[in-house]
Amino acid sequence: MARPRSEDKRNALLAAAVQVFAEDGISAPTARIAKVAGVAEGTLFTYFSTKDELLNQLYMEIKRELREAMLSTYPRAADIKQRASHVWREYVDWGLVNVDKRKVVAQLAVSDRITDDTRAVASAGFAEFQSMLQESMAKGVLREHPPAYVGAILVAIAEATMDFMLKEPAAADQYRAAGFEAFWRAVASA
Amino acid sequence: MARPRSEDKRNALLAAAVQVFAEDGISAPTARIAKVAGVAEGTLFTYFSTKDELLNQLYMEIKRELREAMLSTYPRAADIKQRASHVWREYVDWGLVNVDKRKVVAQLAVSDRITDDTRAVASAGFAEFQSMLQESMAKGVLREHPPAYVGAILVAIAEATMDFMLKEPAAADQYRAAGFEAFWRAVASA
Amino acid sequence: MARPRSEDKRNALLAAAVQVFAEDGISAPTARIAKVAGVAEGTLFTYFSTKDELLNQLYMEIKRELREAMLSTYPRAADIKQRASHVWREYVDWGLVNVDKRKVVAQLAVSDRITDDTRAVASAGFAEFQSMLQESMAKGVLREHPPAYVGAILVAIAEATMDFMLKEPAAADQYRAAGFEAFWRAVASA
Amino acid sequence: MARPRSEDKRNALLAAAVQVFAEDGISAPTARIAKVAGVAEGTLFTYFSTKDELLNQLYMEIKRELREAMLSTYPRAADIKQRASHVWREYVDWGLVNVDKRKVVAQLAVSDRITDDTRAVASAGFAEFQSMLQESMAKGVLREHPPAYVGAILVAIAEATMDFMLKEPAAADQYRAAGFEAFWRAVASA
DNA sequence: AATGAATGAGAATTCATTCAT
DNA sequence: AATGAATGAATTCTCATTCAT
Repeated sequence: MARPRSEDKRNALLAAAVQVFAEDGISAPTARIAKVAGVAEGTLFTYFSTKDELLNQLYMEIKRELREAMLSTYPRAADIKQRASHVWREYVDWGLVNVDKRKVVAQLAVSDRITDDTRAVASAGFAEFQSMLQESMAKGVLREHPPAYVGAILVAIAEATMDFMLKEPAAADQYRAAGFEAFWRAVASA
Repeated sequence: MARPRSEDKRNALLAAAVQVFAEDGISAPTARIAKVAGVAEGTLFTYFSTKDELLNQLYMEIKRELREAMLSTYPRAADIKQRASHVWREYVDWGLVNVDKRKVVAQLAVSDRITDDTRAVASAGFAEFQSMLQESMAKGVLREHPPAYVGAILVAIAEATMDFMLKEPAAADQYRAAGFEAFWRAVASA
Repeated sequence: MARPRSEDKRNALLAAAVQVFAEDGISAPTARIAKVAGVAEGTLFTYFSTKDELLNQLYMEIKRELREAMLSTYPRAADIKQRASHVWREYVDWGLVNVDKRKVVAQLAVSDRITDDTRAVASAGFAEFQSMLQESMAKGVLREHPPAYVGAILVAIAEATMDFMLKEPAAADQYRAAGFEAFWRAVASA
Repeated sequence: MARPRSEDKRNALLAAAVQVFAEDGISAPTARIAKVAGVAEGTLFTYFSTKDELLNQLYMEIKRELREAMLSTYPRAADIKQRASHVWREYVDWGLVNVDKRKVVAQLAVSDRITDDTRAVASAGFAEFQSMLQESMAKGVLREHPPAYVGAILVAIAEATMDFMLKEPAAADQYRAAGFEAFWRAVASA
């Protein structure tokens, strides 16, 4: 395992990977990524020992960034619906701004090149949100189901919602609001 | 006349593609598919001119089959919630039985090798279900949103639900029921 | 060796071969030829056992046709320069009319798929012209050289001449005349 | 800096291409060329992006070499016939020594894989010789024709002559001398 | 550590030829 | 005999990874 000297170069490679994978799918050649990052083909391999390593790191990195975004302004003291609404909004807005990253994660998520370990690490970061959601479900239909399931439903509805927001930007605000209402009724209603 | 092109062989190739792609991802080599289908490497190309063509045909075929499954016992006369429930159940159960096909569609859906045309044809088959769903939304939070959005939410929640049903088979029935309730509250509640 | 039933089909295949090879070179697939000829892919092989066989037959056929053209109106009784001039003109004009055949022969001639046997048979047909040429050389610089050499020079100059006639059609007549004069001086002058 | 691209390797590949193409025609596989050149199959493609590129480069290279040979000892000050004779001799002798290259150029010249650009570049190198030839024609039958035509006739007669020199090596000297005389009478006689 | 040339195992086609109909 | 699907060896080119500089 190499001890990369420059954090900048690593970031440049990850950013280039996002761009290239978004354009051409995760089967795009590493050489293209290196070129976009402005480094030599071989250099990529001192930062990521294999392409699969790059794929896995990239997956974790993007998930981490998403969590960061959701966390940055998280109103820990607010009431439950407000907190849920905050998470919803941060998630959806992050997805709209980071179209490429979202596209790439979608491909990585269904790829068998992402290991179970990576998936575990990536989802661990969202535990806090899930336990929050659990609270909200106390009286809902899903009260007996694991928090991860509610989290999955939030993500599922949010992803569907983003697709429509992107397709009809003029109605984006309505979609965002209606999507959250739908989610909230789904999981929290008495 | 020479040997006629065989529908059986075409089906064998599609079935082999499902198996191989489920195992190794859609980047698996065509040679493997031909071998599993029991035909020569070149034969695949008399049925599908390119690998992309195979991918697109496969996508449409699986979607068609799913629709077939949802349609076969569709209770046109039943009340709305029953019809929605029927669709839900057929969809979810099809996904549980056809694990490989579901896995492959998931990859195809995010791949840019599937053309817009193919996507259009594939989703056209579900128009009927969507208009049915629209009825159910008449009084819900989504009443002003397009039926396709409600369809997307159904699919989204169903997919999340299937994942948990497969992870915890013992609780499968509860998940299926709770998932539908969640969906119904999300879209139909007053 | 097959006993083809229809001479027509054989000719159609040879004509199609000329067209296809002229367009795409002699590496063009046999399937294309069959299609242009209006027969099935496999049928080609009842008329020509292999592609090489087709190539060789085609070479001989075209050479035969060229000889035919040169022979049809050959003025056996005329004086030597007139006979040589006749040969020249027939050759050059045949080449201008049969652009495709000329192009194909050019490729076949340098291909190692044409056997020595085929070459021998093809050139045998031109013996008469060569012995005629020999007469014309009696007093020329080439008087001690084999008639085949003079024949080769005629062909060489004629081919160069045709290229320019095709490039500058307006000057075609001058080229044809000047070319022959050049040839005649080359071989026949005292 | 990494290993620099090696001119030696490029030359080895071109030399190997000559050998392999002379043996088996220009349809010989690139893998054979790489092997003969002593490099990996993929390496060929770092020097020539496609097989067609190799073909075109090879064509230009051989033509350049031929011109070089004709130029190296070109007696600019000598009288016209001597200069023409020099060109003739250099050309013919180059062809006799470089049998393989001559064979390969013959195939390349009639192949449609050689682009018009390549042909233009390759023939540009011979402009000087052609303008020299033009002088020699001042009083000949071809005086009104373009110098390229005279050049083409020289080449045509020379090629025919080489064939006979190779077939009858014992008479090579006579052929070379007679061939030039024939050419000279063809184009320069009053 | 950085570079990019070198490597060689694939991968998707292609195509002459065979053979069931 | 005619048809065209079936065959599978062969071909060009790609690309992750290694390694000389």
